Amino acid sequence: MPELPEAETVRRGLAEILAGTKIEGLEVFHPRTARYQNGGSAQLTQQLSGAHLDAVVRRGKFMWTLTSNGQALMMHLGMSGQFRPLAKQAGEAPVRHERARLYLSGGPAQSLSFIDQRTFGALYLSPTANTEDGAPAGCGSDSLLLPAGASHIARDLLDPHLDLVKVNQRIRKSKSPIKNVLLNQSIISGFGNIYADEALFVAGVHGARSASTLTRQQVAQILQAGIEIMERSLSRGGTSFDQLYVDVNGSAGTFADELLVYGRAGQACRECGHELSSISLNKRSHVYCANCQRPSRNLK
DNA sequence: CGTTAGACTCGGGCAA
DNA sequence: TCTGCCCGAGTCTAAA
Repeated sequence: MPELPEAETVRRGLAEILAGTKIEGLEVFHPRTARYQNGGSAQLTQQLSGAHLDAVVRRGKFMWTLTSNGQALMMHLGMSGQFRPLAKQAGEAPVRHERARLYLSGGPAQSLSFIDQRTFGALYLSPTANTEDGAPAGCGSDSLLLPAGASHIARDLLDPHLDLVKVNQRIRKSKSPIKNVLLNQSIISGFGNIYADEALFVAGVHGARSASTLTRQQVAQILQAGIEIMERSLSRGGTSFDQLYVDVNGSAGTFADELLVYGRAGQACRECGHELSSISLNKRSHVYCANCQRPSRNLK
């Protein structure tokens, strides 16, 4: 599922395909893909046609490119979104699950298909404003222009302008389970269910523990683990469990075989051999080792 | 304001 | 073999 490493892998591929190109046309095959767009598919098509595209930028799981009409084209993968340059001609029937298609000039690809089985992904235009901290809005460009559609998204763990000290404090102000806080994209962005579970395991912290009961050092360990795991995953193209996540070339990431807890409930802990447990937190599964991650106190 | 539950979607997996 | 229910992902919206 696309979390930060997967989104960054896609961003790098998209940057080569989109940066510096002109959108000659656009087709939207499924209205849900444009559900966040004012005026829906028709307005998205009308406003994007003829637009020139800048670099592809990412903050957390949110991606966008600045357009020559002064807005940002938001591109979110949701849980199953894929961008593929399939060299389609205008009017050609959509492939299975193809929700939208851009026609491009001035770049290496003549078309770019957005394929999204579950339709949690989205394409829409958003106005922009300079970042409040005066630093670049995200990874991929030096521009300060941050889309309104991503203004509620915190900087992510691979962002050099992230203030780790402030994030640490913010996390410890919450009484919610630490796992839920890690998934809150307005506090720290980029985590999804996979990397949150992995980081908590490495730090030896049970996900149900109230964030406010953790020490500064424990939270720092969780964040540091998140950085290292996401960097390692990124170097392997991310995590693919099924064909729902692939890069722009259709290739799967290979990090799944390095996962320590996610998807391994009932199997042996790779650290101590104890059988891994699973509980539900906020309707999301949390896999952990009851021996390495103590619910009340961290003894590791 | 912080927090939580519900809604959305659909194919794989499993139960009946 | 066929039917049908449940699960799970990320994010937005509504609500207490």
